[in-house]
Amino acid sequence: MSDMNSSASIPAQTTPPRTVAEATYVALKEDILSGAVLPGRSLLTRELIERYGCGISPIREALAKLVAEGLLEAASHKGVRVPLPTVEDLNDIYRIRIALEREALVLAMQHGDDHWEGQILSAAHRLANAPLPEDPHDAAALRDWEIRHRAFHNSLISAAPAPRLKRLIAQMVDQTERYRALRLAHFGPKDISSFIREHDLLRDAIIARDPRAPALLAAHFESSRDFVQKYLETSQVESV
Amino acid sequence: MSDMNSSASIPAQTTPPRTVAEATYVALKEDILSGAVLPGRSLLTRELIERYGCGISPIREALAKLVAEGLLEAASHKGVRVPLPTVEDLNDIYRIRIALEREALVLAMQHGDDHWEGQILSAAHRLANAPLPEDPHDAAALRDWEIRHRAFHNSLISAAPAPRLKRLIAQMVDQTERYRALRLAHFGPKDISSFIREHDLLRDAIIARDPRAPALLAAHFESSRDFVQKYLETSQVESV
DNA sequence: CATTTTTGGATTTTGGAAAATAAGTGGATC
DNA sequence: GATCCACTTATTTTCCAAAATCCAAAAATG
Repeated sequence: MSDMNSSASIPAQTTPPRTVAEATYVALKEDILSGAVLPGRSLLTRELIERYGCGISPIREALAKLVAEGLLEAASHKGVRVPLPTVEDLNDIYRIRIALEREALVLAMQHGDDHWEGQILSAAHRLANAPLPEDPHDAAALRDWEIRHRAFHNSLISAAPAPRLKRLIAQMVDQTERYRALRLAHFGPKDISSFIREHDLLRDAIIARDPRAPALLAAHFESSRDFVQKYLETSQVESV
Repeated sequence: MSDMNSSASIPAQTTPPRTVAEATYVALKEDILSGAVLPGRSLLTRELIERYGCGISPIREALAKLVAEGLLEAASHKGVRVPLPTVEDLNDIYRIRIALEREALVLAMQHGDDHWEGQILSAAHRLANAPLPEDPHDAAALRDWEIRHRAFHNSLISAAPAPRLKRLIAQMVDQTERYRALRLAHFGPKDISSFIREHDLLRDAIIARDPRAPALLAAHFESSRDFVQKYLETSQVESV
């Protein structure tokens, strides 16, 4: 009982959790992605029970799922913890994401109809209308932009008839989210305009079925990766 | 207590399970891949407890892990089941596997040293020395060949410094294993010689750092996929 | 003094019983 | 005869306490 939807509620349009384990999974995942639980620190079962107001079983189930997704790492009899962000891990994750999204985009461009094109145009419009604010500390505005950014990228591959591929991509998007704070904190006006230009090119190339679109998408992710990498190398580990 | 290693014990060279949940996970996974638990039929907790001789908690943990990996599908409050094999699913899985393995091979060819090349030559030799027997019903021989085949493909990408990528590939290999029976049952002499030729070409191209090697690997998987697809379309669902 | 063994407490892991949900059954009503 | 509802049964999900395991510090040994 008590507040199940304490910190989550970001996509909000998904189906409501039907079990305590599901609700715990969603809440815990959001806490990991938002940085509420620190990397490196091991999660104590006792504290988790208290924090999410449920018994051991749902906690255990949620943890098992997150470990399988790679958002947590587990050592036998030694609990679980959020993996520390490293340059190697960042590259590993982006490499997977790029390979999969490129594949999905090719598929979507083959199968997408005008309804799909409409979704892309709509998402692109909504993204353009919520530009990143001047103040990089306006958390609410940054969060809103992130949601629209995610919706835009999601629309690009939505027409791909490949449920497993899309599920895997969603997992990789979650993984890159772990570096969200690092990315948003250093966004400057130049980066914004550069991103906007890339998004526009991408949108037009995809709708025109330009065969260079997949390469454009890959380049877009690579520049995003490089941006994070630059600040990850300097700041390095900030917690324990 | 009782027989923990009832049906599993195939790779055998991995670290021994340190908890009951791990052992159950390994055993259940092997039973899924070998077809001992039929697709479409839902797994009853009660039977699982009896079959694997443990309590509810380890069973639940193993199931959660397998669901997250995509080897089982779950509906809330309605149990879990092995997904039915379909052409769409086969294509979805192979598409992912091809994209990821190609990426891994590129990496391995960049980073691999002569030790890596030695591993490939060794695995290729062991594969060539265990040709598929004439009799397609010799289960032991087929199984042995499968293990060596898997070891060969594993050696190709072993030099890639990308743990997450390799873990994901391992998952996709498991997924394709679900169609193992279908594949092995229809192997004929022509298919064998064709496969041997492809393996040889692949081995040589990779060690020579031929930039066409990744495309060769992709083509190899595509022909493997097409082979399974041909018989999947005709036989369709064999169980319930 | 360095090294190993023991011990105590903290934590994870496990089994079983209770609660919650879904599915099935039979009978009454229209 | 078909439809709906209360009731029973089957199954999943959850809580909780006992067992197994790990870690670190104290004690013992060489």
